[in-house]
Amino acid sequence: MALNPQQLAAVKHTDTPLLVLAGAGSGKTGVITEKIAYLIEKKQYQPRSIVAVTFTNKAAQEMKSRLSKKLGKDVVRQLSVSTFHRLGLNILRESPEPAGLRKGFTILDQSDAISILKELIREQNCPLEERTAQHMISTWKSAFLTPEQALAAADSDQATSGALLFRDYEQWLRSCNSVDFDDLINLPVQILKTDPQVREQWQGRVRHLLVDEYQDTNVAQYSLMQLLMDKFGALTVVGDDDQSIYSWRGARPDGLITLKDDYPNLRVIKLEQNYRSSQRILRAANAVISHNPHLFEKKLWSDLAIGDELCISVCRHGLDEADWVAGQILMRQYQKKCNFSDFTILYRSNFQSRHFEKALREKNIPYQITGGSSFFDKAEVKDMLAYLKLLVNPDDDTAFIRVVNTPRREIGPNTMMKLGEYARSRSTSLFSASHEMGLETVLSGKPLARVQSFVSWLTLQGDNAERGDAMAVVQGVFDDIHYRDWLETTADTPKQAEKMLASMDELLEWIGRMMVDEDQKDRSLAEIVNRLSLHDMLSRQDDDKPLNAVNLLTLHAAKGLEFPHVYMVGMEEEMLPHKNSIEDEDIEEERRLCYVGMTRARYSLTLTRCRSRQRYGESSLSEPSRFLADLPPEDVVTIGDVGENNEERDRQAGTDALASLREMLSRA
DNA sequence: GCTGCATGCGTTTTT
DNA sequence: CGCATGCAGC
Repeated sequence: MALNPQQLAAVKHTDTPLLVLAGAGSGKTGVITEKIAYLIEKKQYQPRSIVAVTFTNKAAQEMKSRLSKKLGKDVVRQLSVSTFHRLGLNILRESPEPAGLRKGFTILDQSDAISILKELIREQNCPLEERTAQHMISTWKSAFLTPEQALAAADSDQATSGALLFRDYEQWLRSCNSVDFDDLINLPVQILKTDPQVREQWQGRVRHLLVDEYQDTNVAQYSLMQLLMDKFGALTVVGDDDQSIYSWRGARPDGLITLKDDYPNLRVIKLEQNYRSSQRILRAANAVISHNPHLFEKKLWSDLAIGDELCISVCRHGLDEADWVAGQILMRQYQKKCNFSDFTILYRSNFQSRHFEKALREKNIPYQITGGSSFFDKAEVKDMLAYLKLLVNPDDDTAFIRVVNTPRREIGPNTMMKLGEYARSRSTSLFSASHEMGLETVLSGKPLARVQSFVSWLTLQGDNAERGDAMAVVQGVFDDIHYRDWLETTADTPKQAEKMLASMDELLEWIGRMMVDEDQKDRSLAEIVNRLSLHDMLSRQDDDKPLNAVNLLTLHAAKGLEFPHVYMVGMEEEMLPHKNSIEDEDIEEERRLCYVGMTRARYSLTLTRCRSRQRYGESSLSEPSRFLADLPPEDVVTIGDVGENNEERDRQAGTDALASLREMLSRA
């Protein structure tokens, strides 16, 4: 890759802290990649002494894939390129004891945390909503507050209730040998602060730390970063305040400024040349973001071609929008003889993908959805994951409760209540409580026998899992409980049964693929369960042979990526900007989100909006997004905006699609 | 203890 | 509209 002077300076600045203020499309990922290569090849750094951190799995994968091309897979394997959470997990996994954890600890995802809170809220008769409580607790944890401190600082009834929940929640986690996502950052920070041995070990190892999308760092992640590079480490952080879109997760765009206070010798390099987007796209994006205040003055420019006008398509309703976009993609794919993977549909919220999936399926267009955890939300997937978690960590009460009676083992709420109370009185997990002789004081007869039979089965399977051939154990477990039969009987239509079985097979397939790691060695079941918990899977297909499919993803997930042709859909008030942001009068972040979306596009950018939209089944009118009004009129063509009908637009699209169809048939 | 139906509820974004 | 939870009936 040819580097411009600023990029080159950023690559060669290796010994002291460096902040790269990198505008969208200014080649920042390239700089990180080149810099890692430079450190290894020119500066003789050991690959394992370089740690690169990203915020999403997708970004980490992307970076690894680019490094592989540059340095080869053997080198990349030794590098540490991961999300902050994965890095924290690695620290915890090497030294769980100082954090009060044991080997095989469980990672709870958000929905696990919610169900624990739901249970605690019921127990405590607490007036809070689970989601509110979770957000409170997460905020406290990210600020390193203990439940006691939170309670002491509580200045309202709500905060007091929350702090009491927090106390029990933490107790629950510890007694289940479990951590939540916040703990994956917080506990490593605590360990590094308090355990000299672990600190020495990590600080001795890290010689250069690179943080991508630095503007998304929160206080806890920043602490982790500081601790890791405290001794010998040099630091490269790359960020853009205009692309800060995670403030809801505690990210502080002003972290770009406070960095100067913590590192007085910080060098700042700006990257202002955009190598990605056409002039028009860049101009339009700049026009949108110019309404925001800026921390740093920077003017992004490009010497690429002027490019086509941006297209705004006005549709009647959601189905029409999806249909039109799918039709356009089909048409343009044939006209331009390009790949389906050159097209990307971006939206604010995951649920918006539905209509587009349907429209693409109907037209037989291959597509690929990134993120949108719907797969992991499915009951059958959660159940299976709970079984696997239990094999690795039988003290995981959340998983225990989930599957103890799935499939039916005739262990009902009554039995579980008694078992739960007993376990709590002995401050132990449900699993180990089931082994205690004293349990016979609260349970007897058939209920007792059923519980004991379940835990001894679990013990047996867990022992098998530890001994190896994890795949055989996984298969064995689901065969043993006749999980396929259970899914079939529990589904209310044959069609649904089919879907559930398909999910089951998909998960098994994933697990099979994850069984073997990059070194062709067997991964432990624990490692696989961790990865599944972090939704960190290997990419479905080889890097060498990318899937030729239209990309569907949220604006958040698109950050850091680029695509030839982009469709930003649902450009309406209450969608983008989102309803809640309008209510909270916090539009700036939504504007940045819009900016991020627009700057993903290389050659063409199409924005769509609907006149009306089905919300909760009701149809209601939609207003155009305020961001559309900021686009320079000379760079935009609007279609379908004539009165109440789109006949002209559809006629045009229809004839074009027909021409494409003819061509397709003539080739066949 | 389980199944079926009705009602009521809700949708940001990610690890 | 689609899902989850809750209640009534078996």
